[in-house]
Order: sequence, then structure tokens, then C-alpha cells
Amino acid sequence: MKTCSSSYTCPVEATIHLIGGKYKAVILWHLRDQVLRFSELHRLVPKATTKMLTQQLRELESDGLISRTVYPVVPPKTEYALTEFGQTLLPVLESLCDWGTIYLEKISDADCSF
Amino acid sequence: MKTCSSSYTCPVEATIHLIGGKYKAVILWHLRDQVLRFSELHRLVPKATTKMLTQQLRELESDGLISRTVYPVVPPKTEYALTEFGQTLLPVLESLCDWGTIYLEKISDADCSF
DNA sequence: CAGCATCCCTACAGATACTG
DNA sequence: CAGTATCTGTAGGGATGCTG
Repeated sequence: MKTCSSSYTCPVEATIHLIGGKYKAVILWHLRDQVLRFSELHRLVPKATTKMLTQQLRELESDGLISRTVYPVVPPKTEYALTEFGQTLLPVLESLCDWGTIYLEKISDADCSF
Repeated sequence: MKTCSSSYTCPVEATIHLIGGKYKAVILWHLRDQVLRFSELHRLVPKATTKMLTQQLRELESDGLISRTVYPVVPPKTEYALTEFGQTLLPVLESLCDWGTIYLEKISDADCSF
């Protein structure tokens, strides 16, 4: 999941490469309307270990989608936010969310085996 | 990347789970306006090995996004197409593509180191 | 609080060869 | 043509413990 600018055969591939990571889309989604600290993010994405969360955040950062601001205070404080470029993803994230909502309704109707 | 209906914390996660696979979005994208045979798909997604391609296609099929039609002829002929449900993903795929296009322009402007 | 460092393991994915 | 089967390596990712 490294960004290697390897020739994409189509733009869809490029987008998925950026937001298709295990927790990336969710992270971006949570940051859509608010700035969040590491621990807040972690609370919102509990399935991610700190290592994973850190890693995904770093990748999003190096792709220019989010910003990371460290406040030199005690105790430490780091804030994550969408960059301007990250904001341009919002329509994409919204369509992901919209479709996901419909999908979840669909499967909760059909399959109640869980 | 198995479909296990494990409780999603948000719909975005669910969508990514379905189309976030390594080649899934690209496959769906190629099927958006045409029916394709295995070999045709493989030509369009050459980076995928036959194993990978088969696997991704099976997952898409079991998620109800694409249909697989086998014609009992010699030589064998199999056709893949979007299901009606798969069609509902088109807006999502389009927004992925739109954004990807812009992104690719952006990085080809900024970084010419490749 | 926000992480980094380690150890460790398995499952993802590549290469290759074979079949109806 | 449209796959399956097997064998294998690598890295994705979990658990745990430590630090500025």
C-alpha cells in the first residue's frame, strides 16, 4: 500500500490506492467535519491498533490528504485534519457512505443470520 | 477481505470492504458498460494473475455485484456482467474515477521524478 | 498522550504447472 | 478458454511493552 506512482491503468485504481487502505476511508470520514486528536480517532476506530492507526495516518499525510499538527505541550497533543486537497475527497466519501447505507439496509433485510 | 458481515461502525467501511479489494474497483469499472469474458478482463487488468482475478471475481459475485454466466461450449466461454445491484454502484465508481483523474493530473504536474 | 520498537504469525498474493 | 492446484515468500498487521 505504498505510494509508488506506479503507472495506473485507470483513475479508479489511483483513488482506491489512496483511500482503499484498511482504515483510511473511515479515518477520512471521521475527519470530514472536525479536527481530531490521536486518541479521539482511536476511540472512533477501535479496531485499529495504535500501530495501524499511526501507519495509516502517516500514509494519508504523505499523500497530502490530511495534516498533522503537533503541539509541544505536556501532555502531548496532536491534531489531525483534512487538508484542502483532502476536502476535495468529500463528494467521494459521501457517495461511499450513501451506497454503504443502502447496502447495509439491504443485507439486514435479507440476511438476519447474525 | 472476506465478507463476514462483521458489524461495521460506519457505512463507508462497508463499501470499502466490498470494492476496496486490490482489483475490484477496476474490474467493476471495466464492466460498467459492457459484458466481458475472463480473458478480456485479464487483458484489461494484466497486473492481476489468473488466480487473483478469479478470486476477486468470485468475491464480487458472491456479494451480488456481478453475474457469471458460463456457456457450455468448446472452447469454454464465461461472461461477467454487472448485476442490477452492481449497477447501483456506478455513481460511486464515477466519483472515484473523477477524483482519480484530478489526482493524477495533480501529481503529474508536481512530481515528474518518474 | 502519542507514539515507536519488537516479536511474531498468517494470509495475501506471485510464479508455475496442470485440466476439462 | 477458463480456470484449478500447489508451493512459496513477503509483508500486512496483531500483541505487547517502552518512552519523551
